[in-house]
Amino acid sequence: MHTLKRTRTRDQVRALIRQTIIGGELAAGTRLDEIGLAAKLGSSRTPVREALIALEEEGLVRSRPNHGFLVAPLDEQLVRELYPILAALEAAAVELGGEALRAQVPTLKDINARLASETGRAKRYQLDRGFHRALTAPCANAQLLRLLEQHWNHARRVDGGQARGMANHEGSCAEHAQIIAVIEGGDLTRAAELLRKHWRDGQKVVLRWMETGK
Amino acid sequence: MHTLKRTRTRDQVRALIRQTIIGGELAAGTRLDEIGLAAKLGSSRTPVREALIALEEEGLVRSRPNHGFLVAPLDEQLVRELYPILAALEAAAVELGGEALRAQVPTLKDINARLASETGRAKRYQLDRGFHRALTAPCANAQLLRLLEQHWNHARRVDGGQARGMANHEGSCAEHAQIIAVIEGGDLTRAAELLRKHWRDGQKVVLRWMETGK
DNA sequence: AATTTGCATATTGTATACAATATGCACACT
DNA sequence: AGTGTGCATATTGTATACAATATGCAAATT
Repeated sequence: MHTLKRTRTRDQVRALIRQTIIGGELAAGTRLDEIGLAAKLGSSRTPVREALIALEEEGLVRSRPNHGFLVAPLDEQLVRELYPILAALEAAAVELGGEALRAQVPTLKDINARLASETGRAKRYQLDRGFHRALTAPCANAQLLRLLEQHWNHARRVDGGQARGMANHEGSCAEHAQIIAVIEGGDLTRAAELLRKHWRDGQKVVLRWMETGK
Repeated sequence: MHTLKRTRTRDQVRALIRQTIIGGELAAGTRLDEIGLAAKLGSSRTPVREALIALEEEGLVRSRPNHGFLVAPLDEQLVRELYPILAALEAAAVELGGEALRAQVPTLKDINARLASETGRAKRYQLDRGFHRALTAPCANAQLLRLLEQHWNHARRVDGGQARGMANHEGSCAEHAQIIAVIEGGDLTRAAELLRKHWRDGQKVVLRWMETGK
């Protein structure tokens, strides 16, 4: 019996490119040259191409026939479309959380406390994502959680760890605290409502930042 | 200037396999042999393989390293996970529809009337899908609509045009009518709520059908 | 000078070749 | 007979080859 699962280079390449795009090292619109990537990664074109096809479905990459791949653009339309989706999915996850979500309250409080006192950009982002993971994990809907991870990635690209984490830090933490309190009280419907508002606020911050630069 | 966009065989292969799976011609769990498919479709393995990779992201196909692809299984867990996602996404689309959704009321009434008097299985399915398309199109969120199309496809696989279309036809149409009335009245929040219930009911019908066979 | 045309180059799309792994059956063994 | 082993075959994973298309620059034309 082999518990050691073999790993496809296509999957490794995919994870690598994904992280590079999400991390912002590859700017939106950058051309993704198969030959160049293959050379840089020490593989042939095939796994690179396959990874790019998967990443396109994930929304991080786009392609035009005979023109190849490029990093998916980040424009206002994406922001307008993305946040309502996140709001809907995460609100649903919270409502499905049930009693298991109430059990998360201590964890949520802990994460939010650390987030409130954190000043580093990257750390804040990690804690914020941890908060939302803790909020949604109890729903036990693997498909939903997968969609959420994907869309959190898009959100991360959009605000680059800047807007939500820095521009409205206290406000965001306050909203988190409010959500926690409502969950503790057992009103998941209300918690979902507040969460939708949380994402609407996040969208506002990002849009303002995109338009005015601050 | 060329308005004629070239078509990749990978995209054609993908669309073909997708339809075959959704239509139920390829049963869940069926092995998808690259060489066999390529031969049947008159291409080489490469476009087939690329199509399968994309379809895996779409959720219609699964793969295990060194074991190849198979049609994604249909089990109770999928049903339990899928319907809440559909409910959340579609409810969000309705709430985002705004005034444009009210303008759809005549169309919705027309579709629902035809659906109510239709007896054919396939026709019913098409009309039902048209109803939900008309309900969500006004939201003008391309990403959201894309997700909805994908998940409607999964739902189609799950009930095979059987459960929702046949087992609870009058009930379903009545719920549609109720939703239309509430939209006409302008209360989109309530409409979204009813729609979530509509999908919960749909889930119940499918689960009962899966367990008891009727 | 600006624009267009044509060619050389580069890149994508598909097919095939090769390597690594899995599958299945025949045979040996208990 | 049942179980396990080993080899032949088949299939996946990756690399490369070839064909079709796009790109970019230089020269010619207005």
